[in-house]
Amino acid sequence: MYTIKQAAVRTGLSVAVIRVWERRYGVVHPARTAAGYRLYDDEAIQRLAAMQQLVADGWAPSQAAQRLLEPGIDLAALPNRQSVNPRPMPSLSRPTDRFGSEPSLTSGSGLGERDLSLVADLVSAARELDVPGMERILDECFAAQRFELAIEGIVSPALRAIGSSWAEGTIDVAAEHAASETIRRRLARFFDAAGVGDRVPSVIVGLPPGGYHEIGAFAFAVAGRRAGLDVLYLGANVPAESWVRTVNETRAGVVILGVVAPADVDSAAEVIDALRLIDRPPVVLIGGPFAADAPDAMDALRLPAALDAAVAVVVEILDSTRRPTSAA
Amino acid sequence: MYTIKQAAVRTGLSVAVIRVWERRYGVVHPARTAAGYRLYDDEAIQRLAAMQQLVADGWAPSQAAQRLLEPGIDLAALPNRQSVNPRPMPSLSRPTDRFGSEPSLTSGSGLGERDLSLVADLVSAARELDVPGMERILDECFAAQRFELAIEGIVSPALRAIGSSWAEGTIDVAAEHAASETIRRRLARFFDAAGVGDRVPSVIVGLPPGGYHEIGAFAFAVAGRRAGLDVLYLGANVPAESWVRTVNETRAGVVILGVVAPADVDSAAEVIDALRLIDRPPVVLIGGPFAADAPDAMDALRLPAALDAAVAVVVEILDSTRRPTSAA
DNA sequence: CAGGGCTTGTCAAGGCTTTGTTCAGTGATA
DNA sequence: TATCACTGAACAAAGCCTTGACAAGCCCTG
Repeated sequence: MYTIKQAAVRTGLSVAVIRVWERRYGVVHPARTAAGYRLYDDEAIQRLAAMQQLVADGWAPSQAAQRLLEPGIDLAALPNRQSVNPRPMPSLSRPTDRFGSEPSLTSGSGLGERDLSLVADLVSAARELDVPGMERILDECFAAQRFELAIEGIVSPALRAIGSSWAEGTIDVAAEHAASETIRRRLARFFDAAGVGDRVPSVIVGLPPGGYHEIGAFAFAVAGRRAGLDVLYLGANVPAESWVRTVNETRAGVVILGVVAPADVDSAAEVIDALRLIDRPPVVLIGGPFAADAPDAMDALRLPAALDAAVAVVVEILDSTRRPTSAA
Repeated sequence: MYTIKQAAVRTGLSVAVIRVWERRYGVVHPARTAAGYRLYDDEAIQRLAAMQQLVADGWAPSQAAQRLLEPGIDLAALPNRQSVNPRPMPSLSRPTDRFGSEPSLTSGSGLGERDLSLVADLVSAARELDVPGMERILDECFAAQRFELAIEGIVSPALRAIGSSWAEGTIDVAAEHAASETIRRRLARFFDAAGVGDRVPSVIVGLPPGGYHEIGAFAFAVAGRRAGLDVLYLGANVPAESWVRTVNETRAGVVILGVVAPADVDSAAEVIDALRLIDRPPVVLIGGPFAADAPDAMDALRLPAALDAAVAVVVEILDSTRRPTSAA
């Protein structure tokens, strides 16, 4: 049994609102202690959350309450709104040209001497669990060149080298983890530094259900932000329904799925199918090492492997959908 | 059998609170010496810890006590289960209710209005996928107080509330992910800012094999660093052999395992067993919501729930092992 | 387009309750 | 002797309760 304050925290409502909803609409009838304190059970919390959801969906509170008070209402069915307000929008003209489908995040060719030695340094620092050393090397990488180039030229190759060493058993899992963590932290720094304003996200980046290796997707999210895009980063393993709900709520125009493992191809397809059914479907792009494995039939564009190019593609798509003049 | 002082040290409660909880709620009935001194057994300590956990989770003390006094309560099963643990379960869109269900705030001793409203704000920003909003709230949190306090007072309760909202289906997985990501990024910032020198790590923090929810462990790593410890953070899902290898290579004196889900208890045990066989075995500590579930036989100390206290314990252990006067 | 009425979130006043802490005085322990 | 414990009482701060009022927003009507 929760006190009213806990109920407030859990629902995000204010204490006053909870009380007034009870007083005016009787949406909940919390038990009382001997001293008269309200005590909410789980069902009460759920009712409040449902009411809140209805109100957020545009129902007048009185109406929402009336709906909730109908007998035999299925509480569990309510709070998850699927499609929200069907706001009419300019037709989405989808660019049809295919972008080159490169193998992977990074080319892997044309690295300079210096870059190569930095990659090697990074790998050996990782192998020795030398996090401060890695930090120093990363400092050097990012000091010498733009984020995007450092990622493609050094960090990403190093990660790949570490990954395959791990597969061969020549590097320990712990070292691989520590390296990923360190790099992830560095990316987070850039993500924060690139902070854009308060606008509603127009691009959503994440991995399909079951997808777990998110560093590439995160790097892309950072690059997008740096280019001024309003990126919402969801991270690993996002179920299809969540993609749908998120797109519906944010009305984002572009969705980017990381396809980082063989299994991600199918789960990405599942997400794409689900997203196609939305009334205003977003443009879906896939990127990552296994994006090339996606069947051509799949209704998604493939991102170029190079970060800069990939970001450019997204920018262009957003531009063209924003002014619905003519695309492609 | 412990005196009240020892019980206080063990639980992190104050002596006065232990007495008053006994008097007012009857949560424990310690045996007495002939002279009337209280003597607590392990079960009593566990009850106190459970009560403390419930209160930290936001239950009003009276409610927490009532739960503890229900007949047939399983002590070991209690203090956990707020499960920030979104085990995706992709097909079932959402477990209907009938889940335990925990509240969320950390009252401890007097969470201000302000903190509580920040928790609520954080939760509702998360619910609305409003990452910039979350960032703003986090700014406020960390501006107003020390990192450790902000984590315990606001961030951690908010995460817990979001986790259980997820379990109830009143918040979307995507929102939960976006929130975790945002908080994780924030922690990374502090991790970087606390950068210690180049010394070899003396403390290794990570999750046992199969363990996935790392935010708590990461927060501890940050706190440790801030306290000047040389922490190596390994992250989630580290196999036992890797733990062994890492300890052997770094000769770290302390290993900290996050026990964040029921399954982590067993896998932590596995790691501990493996570490015991090293020629110079480290001190192993376990922390996290399910650490209390670990059998007493387990060869590991339990960290106090409070960040500051936990760090203090580690510092003390390092001090005492560095000058090998006497070991516990 | 103005004005009246209704809806709805917020706030304040005044008064209990809950809860962690403190104090005084006394006895036990090492 | 200094520290630790015990009891009971007393507090202060924070929670919570109810009632009533109010301002902003919305809708309808004239």
